[in-house]
Amino acid sequence: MNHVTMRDVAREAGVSVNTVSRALAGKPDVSPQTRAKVLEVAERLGYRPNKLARGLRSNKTFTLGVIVTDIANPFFAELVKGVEETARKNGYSILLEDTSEDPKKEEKAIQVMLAERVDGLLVTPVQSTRRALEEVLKSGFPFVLMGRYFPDLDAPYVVTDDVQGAIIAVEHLINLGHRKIAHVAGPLHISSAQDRLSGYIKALERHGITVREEYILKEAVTLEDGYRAGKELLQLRPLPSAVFAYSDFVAVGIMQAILEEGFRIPADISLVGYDDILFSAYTKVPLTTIRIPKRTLGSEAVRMLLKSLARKKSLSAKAKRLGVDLVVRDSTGRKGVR
Amino acid sequence: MNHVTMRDVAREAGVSVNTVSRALAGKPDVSPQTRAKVLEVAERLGYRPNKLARGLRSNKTFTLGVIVTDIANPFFAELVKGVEETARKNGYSILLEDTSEDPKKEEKAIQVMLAERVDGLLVTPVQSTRRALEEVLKSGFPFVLMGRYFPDLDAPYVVTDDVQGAIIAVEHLINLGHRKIAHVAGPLHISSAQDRLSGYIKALERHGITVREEYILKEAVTLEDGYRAGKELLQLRPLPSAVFAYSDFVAVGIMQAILEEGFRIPADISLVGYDDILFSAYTKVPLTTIRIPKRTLGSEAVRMLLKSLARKKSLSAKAKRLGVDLVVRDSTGRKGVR
DNA sequence: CTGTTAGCGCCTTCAT
DNA sequence: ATGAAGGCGCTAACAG
Repeated sequence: MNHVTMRDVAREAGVSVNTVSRALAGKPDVSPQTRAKVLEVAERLGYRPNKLARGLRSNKTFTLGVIVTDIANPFFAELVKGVEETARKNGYSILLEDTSEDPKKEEKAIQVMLAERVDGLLVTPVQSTRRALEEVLKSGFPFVLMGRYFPDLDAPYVVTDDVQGAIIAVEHLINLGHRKIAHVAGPLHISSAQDRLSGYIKALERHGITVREEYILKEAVTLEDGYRAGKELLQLRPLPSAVFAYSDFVAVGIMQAILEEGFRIPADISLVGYDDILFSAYTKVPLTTIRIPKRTLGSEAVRMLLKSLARKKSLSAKAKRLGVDLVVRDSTGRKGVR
Repeated sequence: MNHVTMRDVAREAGVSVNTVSRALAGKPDVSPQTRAKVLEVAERLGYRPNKLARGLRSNKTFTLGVIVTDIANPFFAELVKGVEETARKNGYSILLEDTSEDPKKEEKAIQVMLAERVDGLLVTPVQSTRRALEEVLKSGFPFVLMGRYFPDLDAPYVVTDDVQGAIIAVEHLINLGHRKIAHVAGPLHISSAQDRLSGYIKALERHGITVREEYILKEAVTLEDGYRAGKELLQLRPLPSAVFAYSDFVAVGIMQAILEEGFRIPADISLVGYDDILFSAYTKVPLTTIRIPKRTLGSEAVRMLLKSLARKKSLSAKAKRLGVDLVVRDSTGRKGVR
C-alpha cells in the first residue's frame, strides 16, 4: 500500500517535483505540453495529493471538525447531513465526534480536533460547562455553534428561533380553546430548552393565562423521560387539557403514557412536540409539532464558518436565527370537543 | 491562532526538540527530571501535537474513514455511533462521508479518504457498482464493509445474518397461520435486500408454501416507496394476509397505506419489518420486527479493521455475521382472528 | 541520557 | 517556463 507521490510523477514525466506541483495546481507558468504530460502521468499512476503534507505546509487542512451531542438522535443526524453536504460541496472534509452530552468528552473532542488541525469547528455544545469553548473563543480559533448558543457569550452561532417556535406552538393550543396547558421542558442548561420554556411562558402571559409552576415539568430529553413526565402529568389536578413538549422525542414518550392510561389524544389531551423529526407523522397519533429546518441549520453553520475562514482570523460574532413552522397533525384539537 | 509546537516547548524547557518528542512519547531514555520539566512546560504552554506532521512522518494518522449511504437514516446513524465510540476508545478519529446511495459520490469519497491518508476504511457500499472497492481491495489498503457485502468478493465484512433474520420473520408469520405472505423487497443490488428475499423464499419453501411472483414487490427503500408498495399490495387477489417488509422504514409506509385503505393491522393484515429502529415501537401499530445490533455492527467493524491494521498489511478476508432477534409487537397476529 | 541530522510530501520563494 | 532550496512539525537513526 504505497501512495504515489509527486516525486514519482516527476520522475516518470521527466520533470522536477516543482513543475508537477505547479502543473497540478493549475498555475499559469507551465507550458501546455508539460502540463498535459504531467496530468497524464499523474492520472496513469493514480496520484492523489497527500493532504497531510499539504496541510502541514499550507496550514490549511480543508477539514472541519464537527462535534455533536448524539449522532444517533435523528435530529442531529439530519443536522450532520446538512453539514456534510455543504462542507463537501465546498471541498471540505469533516471529522466527526460524538459527546453523548458529556462535557468531559466535549473538552477532549475539542482538543483532538485542534490537534488534527481542522480549519474550523462546528459544535453543538453540551452547555453544562462552557470553559472549553470560552478558551477556544479567546484563542481566536474559528468556530460556529449549532442549534444551541450562550446568550451572554460573544460567539457565532446558527440556531432556530425557539422562543418564537414555542409561542407559535402554545398559541396554536390557546387558539383551540386550551387554557390549562402544561409544558414538559428539557434540561434548562440547554439554550433551546430555556428558550422554549420562555416562549411557553410568554405566550401564556400574552393571553392573560396564569403560569402555574406545577404545570412545568423539567429536564426531559429521552423518550423515557417523556414517558415518566407523561405519567406525572396525569396526576395533576386540575388535569391539563394540553401539553407542549420540549421535543418530539419527549412528546412521543408523553403520548405513550397518556394513551396507556386510557386518555385520548386529542379528545382528552392535546399534544404538541418540537423538531418534526422523521417519524412524527407516523406515531400512534400523528404529532402536531414545530418544524425546524435541520439540514439548513447545518448548511448555514458551514456557510458562516467558511465565510469567517475566508476573511481570515476575524470571526466577528455573527448570529443567525432561522424561522420555524407549525405543522398541524392529529394530536391537537379543539378543547372539549370529543 | 498560532499553535504551540515542540520547538516552543523545547526552547522554554531548555532542551532539544528531540528530547521533547521522546519525553512526550514516553520513551524510556529520558531522565525523570527532564521528562517532568518537559511535561510541565508542554502543559503550561498548551502544547497539542500536530497530527498532520506526525502522520506525515510516521505514516499513521490514527484516523479512520467512514463512508455511509445516508447518515440521516436512523439505522446508519446508530451504526456510526457504534463506530465512533469504538474508534475513539482506541484513539482513532473518524472522517465521515455520506454518499446518498450515489456510486459516483462513493468513488469520490474513497479518493478523498485516501488523500487524507486515513489508516483504514469502513464502508457501507452502495453496491450499484463495485469497481472502486475492487481497486481498493487490490491495492491492499485496509478496509471493512459494514452491513452489506459482496458475496463473491474476497473482502472483509461485518454484517448481520439477513437470510436467517428473514426466515425468522416469515416463520413467525407462518406459525401464526399465515400462508398468503407477501414481501416488499429492497433494491436487489444491495446484499441485505437480496438476503432477506432469499430468506423469505427459503422459509416459504421449507413450509411447502408456493412462492408467488406477484407477491414479491421490489426496490423499496424509502417510506414513500413502502407507501406505494402498500397500495399495490392491496390490489392483489387473493389479498395477502401478511406482509414482510425489507425494512422498518418501508414497513411504516406500508402500514400507512393499509390503514388508510381501511384495513386493520393485524386483524386483516399482519406486518413485519426489519431493523428495529428507534421508532418502531411507537408507530400507529407498534411494529413486529427483526432487531439487528446496529451499534455492535459498527464496533465490530472497527475492531476487525484495527486488528488488520495491527498485524500490518495482511488483511485476510475475515467475515463476521451477527445474529438477530425477533421482536414481537402488535403488528402481527394469528390469521383470521379479529 | 541528550542532541544533531535527515526526511516524510508538499508548496513557496528565488534563481535560472 | 522550469529547477533548486528551504521549511512546515514531527520522529527515527545515529552520534556523542
